[in-house]
Amino acid sequence: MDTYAKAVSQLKAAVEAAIKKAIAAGTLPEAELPEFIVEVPADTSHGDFATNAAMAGAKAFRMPPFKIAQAITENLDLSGTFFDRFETAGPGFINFFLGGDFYVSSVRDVLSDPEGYGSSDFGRGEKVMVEFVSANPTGPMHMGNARGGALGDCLAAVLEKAGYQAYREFYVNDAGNQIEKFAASLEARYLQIYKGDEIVFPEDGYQGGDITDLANEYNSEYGDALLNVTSDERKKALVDYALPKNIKKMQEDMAAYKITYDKWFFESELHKSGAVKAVVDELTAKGLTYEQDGAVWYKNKEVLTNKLLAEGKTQKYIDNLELKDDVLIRQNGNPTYFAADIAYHKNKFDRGFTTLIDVWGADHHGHVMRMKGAMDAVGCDGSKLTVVLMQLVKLLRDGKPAKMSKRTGKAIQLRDLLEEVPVDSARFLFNTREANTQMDFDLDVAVKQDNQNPVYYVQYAHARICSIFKALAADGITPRDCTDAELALLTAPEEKELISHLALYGSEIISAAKDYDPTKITRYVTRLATLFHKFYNACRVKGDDEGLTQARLALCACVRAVIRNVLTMFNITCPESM
RNA sequence: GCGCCGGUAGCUCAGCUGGAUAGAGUGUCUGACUACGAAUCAGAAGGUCGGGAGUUCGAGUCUCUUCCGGCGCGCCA
Repeated sequence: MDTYAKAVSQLKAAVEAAIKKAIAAGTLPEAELPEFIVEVPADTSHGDFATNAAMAGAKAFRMPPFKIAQAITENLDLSGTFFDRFETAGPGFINFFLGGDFYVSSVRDVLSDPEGYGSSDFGRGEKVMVEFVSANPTGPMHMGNARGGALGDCLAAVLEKAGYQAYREFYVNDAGNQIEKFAASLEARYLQIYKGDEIVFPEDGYQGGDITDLANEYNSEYGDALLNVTSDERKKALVDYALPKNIKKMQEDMAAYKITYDKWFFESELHKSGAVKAVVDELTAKGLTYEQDGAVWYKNKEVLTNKLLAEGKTQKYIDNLELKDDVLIRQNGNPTYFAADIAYHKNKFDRGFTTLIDVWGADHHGHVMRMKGAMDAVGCDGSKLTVVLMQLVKLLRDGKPAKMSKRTGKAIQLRDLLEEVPVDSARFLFNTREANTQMDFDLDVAVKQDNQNPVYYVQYAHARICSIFKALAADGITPRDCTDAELALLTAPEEKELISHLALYGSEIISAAKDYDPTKITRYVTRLATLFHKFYNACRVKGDDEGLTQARLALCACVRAVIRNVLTMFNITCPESM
């Protein structure tokens, strides 16, 4: 347990003990102990920590909050805690003020294990699968994939730090309908080389120029070899040629984006192994399918209605959803994406993952509920599947929406982004906005190497600290271990605020892991950089008091360690000079 | 039509299970380097938290209603 967590539990225990004493003494009536929180107040002039216990107990004790606060504080004993003072304020808050030990102890937390700092066993080693990007291999990756990549990769990193065993996976849709469309599109482009407009491009085909490029590449390598074979042979040859190329490109792009997957999982494996057929059979055996118009349907409406009724939803609410059943096996005998996806998610559970996280574009949100229902239907626990939905990214250039790449004149792809914007910048900036909000991504800011770009602001703080160590070393001042008495000299407001924020790191990681929200951590580290810069301007490290100088060097070392800790976790470089 | 997400300072966004005088960055204006990196800091200005009603000691946060923006309701994925 780190110092911050200790402080919180000390206060909880002290307040609970005080309430019990007050009840025993008769100043509070017999009642259940209220649920209350201990937190760092938004405005720290109110105290370093605060509790709402008195207000939270107002109903249970049937007394005005300030009277309860009085009864609590009369019985409050802070001996043996980090706190040396309290006061009641406002409608009934009890505010607590820290003694110096908290700060010394917090600094020691960081110094004793700089790389492990912030890690916890909150997740108890649970196996969590984070599936993200999973772009279709039929074409290049887009901006949504860029955001999903940064969010998913950093989410997995946060989960690891919080004590989960996180596993990163990319699901490659190398089978099914979209591959058929891919094949038909390639075939048309190939034949057009020889027959021109005589060949009609399929209406639902992929229009992108990359398809034409692939057909041309095949042609320049193999010429007219596919001109006089059956359509099936031609399509197969073209897909066998083009698909691996596209997948390789995706893998290169992800590598350039500094994302390393534990596994690239191929949908085709699920078809080959019979897993897709198996889940359809399982659902059929459970009476959850029927045949109609030559297709096999899944009783989504029935499954979800029962599920929602069990959750206490009203029939009217359910009727309004206009739930529909879904096709699993098409009339033509091919399974749908949905059928394969059920098999895929069941496969994840079968591999021992107890929590599944999918990062999806918000346009797939309609798929979430039925997927969870289907998991329940095949004997898995749908509530263990969480889908993180992310809204669209709007690219801005010169303050105006940018749709086209300057270089290619076509829609901006992930590859274009990475050519234009440093990877550090992209990874950081995509993690500054919560997944579930529409996001403006300003290309001008992302390229800027100045204070407008938050990643440089944070990196600068790190470089500045490195520079301090170099400058002082040149003057013969080298860091050494500090005594507690020396660390206790860090009492300036800027120093205390900085240390308090360092102390929050572990709880921030846990909070980010709980919410599946890595963007909390970029905000945390940006704030840390701000507090460091404030400290830097207010307190000179090098001074006449050797002990204080050493204590401040120790504090600098802590800040440097935590910045490094975060940036390393997020795979962002951490330069010593810029 | 129904559903999901959002609407907070000129702009981009925080605001944790309801809590104290609604915050930060950026932009604008004014200041601070003969001292560890001015890629920094200090200060000022900037708000009917989209509108309305309700729940209670207390609402940006919960409920209802309404307006605006994004998305979804396929034998697409």
